[in-house]
Amino acid sequence: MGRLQSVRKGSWTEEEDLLLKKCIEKYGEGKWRHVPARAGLNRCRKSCRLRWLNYLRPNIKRGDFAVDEVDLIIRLHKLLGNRWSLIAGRIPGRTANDIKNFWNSHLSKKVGTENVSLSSTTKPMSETLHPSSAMETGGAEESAQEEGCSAGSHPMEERQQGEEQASFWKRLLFEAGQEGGKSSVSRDGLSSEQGEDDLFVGLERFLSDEDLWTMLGGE
DNA sequence: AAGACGGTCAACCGCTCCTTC
DNA sequence: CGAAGGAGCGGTTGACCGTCT
Repeated sequence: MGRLQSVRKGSWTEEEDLLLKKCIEKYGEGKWRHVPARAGLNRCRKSCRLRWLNYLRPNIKRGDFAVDEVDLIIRLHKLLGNRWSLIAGRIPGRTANDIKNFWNSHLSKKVGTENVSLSSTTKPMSETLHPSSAMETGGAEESAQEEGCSAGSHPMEERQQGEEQASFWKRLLFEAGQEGGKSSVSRDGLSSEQGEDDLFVGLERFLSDEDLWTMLGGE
């Protein structure tokens, strides 16, 4: 105790935003532990990170969600549950917090009334859920080359990660297909009846982000 | 015109997972 | 192999704004 440096809380001022922005521009994302000191901010690292991620980061889309974005969110939520960061990773320019807020204030009611099978969302807790959260959090769309991208980025490891990722999604989709039964995934020809091969094909498209929309049944 | 109520958004807190030593 | 520290995520809360009575 004793030397609690009374870290500032509450809303951010323009000045603080500017300091943080300059700091990130200079040192890059990551290493949040050092950011407050580097930026000369009297904020905790969490606060800095959140502010950057949700507000200051370039390419952040603000304002209303487009119809297709909403649809995508609903589908992804059906598939992933409350994994906001994963969902955000699939919607360029949107942050997990944004999506979460939007869901809680708009969609939860809407979807809740339209179909109540939301509770059956898959939650692969025990799985190694690291389909690189870093990547999912939007890093994929942007400069995923942030220095602190969990260090290990050797080609070999990447491949291995990719495989793990694949099995993760594979499983996820499989479970979703089974549990939900009527989930949009299975609707698009990826039903569990088709076997894992087909599933895998869909999965690869999912991972490559090419036709996610199609895969989710958006045509 | 004033007050009450509801909705939205930004930020904080605690927990869990991952990485490093 | 186990422990400690750091980073990230999801849930929750509080403040602000707009609408209705």
